[in-house]
Amino acid sequence: MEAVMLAQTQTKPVQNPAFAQSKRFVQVTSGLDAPGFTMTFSRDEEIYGEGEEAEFVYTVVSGVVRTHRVLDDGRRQISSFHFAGDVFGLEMSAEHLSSAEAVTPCEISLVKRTVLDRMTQENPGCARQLWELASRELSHARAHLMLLGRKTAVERVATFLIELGDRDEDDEAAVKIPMSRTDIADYLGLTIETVSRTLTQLERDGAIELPNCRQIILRNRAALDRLDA
Amino acid sequence: MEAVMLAQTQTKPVQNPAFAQSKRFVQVTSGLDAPGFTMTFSRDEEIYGEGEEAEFVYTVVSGVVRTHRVLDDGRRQISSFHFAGDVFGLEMSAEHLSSAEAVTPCEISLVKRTVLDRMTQENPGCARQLWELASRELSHARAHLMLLGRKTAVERVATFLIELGDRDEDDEAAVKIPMSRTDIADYLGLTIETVSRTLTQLERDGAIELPNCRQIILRNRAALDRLDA
DNA sequence: CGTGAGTTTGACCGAACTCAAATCATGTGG
DNA sequence: CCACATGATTTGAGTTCGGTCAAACTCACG
Repeated sequence: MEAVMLAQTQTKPVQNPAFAQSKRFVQVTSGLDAPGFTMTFSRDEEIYGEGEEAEFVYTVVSGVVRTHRVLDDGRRQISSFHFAGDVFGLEMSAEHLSSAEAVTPCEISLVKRTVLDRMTQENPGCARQLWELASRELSHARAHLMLLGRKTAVERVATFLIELGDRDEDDEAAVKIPMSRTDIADYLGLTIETVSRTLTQLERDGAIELPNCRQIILRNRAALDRLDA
Repeated sequence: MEAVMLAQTQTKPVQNPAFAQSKRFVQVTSGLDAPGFTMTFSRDEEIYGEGEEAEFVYTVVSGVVRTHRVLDDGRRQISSFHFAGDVFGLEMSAEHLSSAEAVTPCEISLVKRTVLDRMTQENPGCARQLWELASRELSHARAHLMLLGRKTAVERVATFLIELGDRDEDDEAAVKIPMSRTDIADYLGLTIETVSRTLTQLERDGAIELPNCRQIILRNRAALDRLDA
């Protein structure tokens, strides 16, 4: 779905001859429409670390990825979760400014930054697309700032559930929760206990239902929207 | 200082003939090296509002600007302060996703987005520069996420003071605080009372000195760095 | 001077955190 | 297929940091 959006915003299908030529040699084409290859990562495996050289740009083919930063004493803040089609790890700086790990087993497509750099020089639309990606992330980060700085625990959890629900492609009654309570807590700037308590509170209030801890039914979407503020 | 960095990252001084020609007609050239004009804003005046059409891109010539979002009930989160040389209001979307206001009286340079769009098509380096700007903002937002999600009040205030100190060009002993306590609070996700109390606590601890509320002397920079985590 | 906005300080409160125990889930070997 | 072990989640009890409400203070400006 994100991949579709990217394709739409792409000015033209990239007529770099080197690209067309290499197409048959690469294992896969990423959401970036650039030659690359794929890798698989198992649960909790590191994809790249903060401070490492930003050699590649990544696209989620399947699975879920988290990007985060940690303080010396272990406090962790997850800045975002990335789902199928999402691009991540795209940095302007030479080094990655956050770490990325697999939340679930996942398949990731990698594109060399040098390849991307060359493409941007030849195709102005490509540079624009990169700008668009950075922009989208910035927009998400801004929304997240409001959540972390000003929202209460219930509001944070409600916002999170709506966000997840919107991304869940197969819109069954139940939203699948791919990440642990710890991940949710570190994303929302709360503790696992508060996340858990808030979820059961929302269940008592009839807003959601918790068949098991990895599946949530949004029973009263309006109530959640009200909390989303 | 930010303007200098922009100039450095610029591939070439833009040889768009329309630009060279129009140069003498415009009142000023912004940090974006594009034809534009300047406007002045008085204290607390709105520069643009959330949801308004993003017709211009802005550069601070002098003064300080804040960008923020508000919830229906008035809770406000300031995402960043912009100082001389900083570009702001650069959106990918058709509308601004936050509001911008003058913290102090300021002089702002405006460039039409359509002009910028044309330039990016003709000059790949320009698109890259825009990407770089978005990237820089993203990087700041990420750091701010960690602050809002995981840091204590003292840590937030210490981080803020260091940030301000680093930006204050004339490095006198005293850091000038251009914004009100309310602005600081809404930037750090705290209340004005907590900001105030934390500052006096830091003073008692000998880390800083408060000659008056708009001027702070960093007496023990190491202690602040330790808190910056 | 007097006024009023902005800031500081104080007393109290409460939402979220901490520590700890109970419960649930998941995978493993018998 | 079940019993157990291990980790994840939930629940409980008590604490704390930062918020709220209110009063005092500062200072710039008329």
